[in-house]
Amino acid sequence: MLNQISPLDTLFQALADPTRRGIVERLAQGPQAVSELGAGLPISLPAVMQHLGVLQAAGLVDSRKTGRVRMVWLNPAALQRLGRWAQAQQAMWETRLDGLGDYLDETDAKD
Amino acid sequence: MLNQISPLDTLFQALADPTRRGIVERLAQGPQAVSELGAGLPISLPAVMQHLGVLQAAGLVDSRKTGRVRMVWLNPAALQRLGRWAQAQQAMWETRLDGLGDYLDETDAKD
DNA sequence: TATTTGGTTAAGCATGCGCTTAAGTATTGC
DNA sequence: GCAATACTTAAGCGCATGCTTAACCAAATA
Repeated sequence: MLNQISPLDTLFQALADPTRRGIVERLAQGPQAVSELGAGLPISLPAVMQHLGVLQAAGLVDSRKTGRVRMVWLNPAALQRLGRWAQAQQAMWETRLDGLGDYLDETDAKD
Repeated sequence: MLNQISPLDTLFQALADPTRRGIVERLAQGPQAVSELGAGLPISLPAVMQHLGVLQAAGLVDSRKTGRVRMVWLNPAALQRLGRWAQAQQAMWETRLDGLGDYLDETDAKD
């Protein structure tokens, strides 16, 4: 597949799943226990754990266990990296946009 | 999987693949023809086409065919949506950060 | 008109991923 | 101590995904 893993890679892959994105959105409201998190999802607890593992590997969440309860919370730094990447591509593109306008004017083939 | 497809969903899924992210980064420099794009990648042309299909479905790229050459370019609006989402989660989290500090102080179990 | 070039479609394969159930392991409460 | 609670680990299953090769088609070139 050509899959050399980069930090950004695990990040995007983690957020590609809607369930995991839902967990992130949930955690954006504040820390939650694993079971608390699972109670809001239509999947088994082991599945929740697996998702949390992916999110943690991507640096998107952190957790700490106290007694028998594991608390999970968001790590905003990862989201920042994501935003920065998107913005960088956008910025790069904006500086080249002029050429495209010319190209579009010269042509009219649709597809 | 719980996969109700949302616009954001196809977007993240498209960017989860490093080859596709590479294509996006390439296109951020300016429009390119399909074969031109493919020449820089260690995969077959059909594979490139498939990636472009995913990117287009996600709204990340647009293309137009002129003669027998298809030109492909970036659509920055999709990247903007991505950045906005990341920022929204971040912002939401920042407003709740205080609670976490308290929690961390009260505990010290590591894991 | 014949050939090359640039792209497209189709089929099939191998791997990865998300999910499940079943079976643990620590804490906590009675 | 015994049971309930809150995870955790392990194994396995089915579908999605990225890739390939083998045609095929249409535009440009000789």
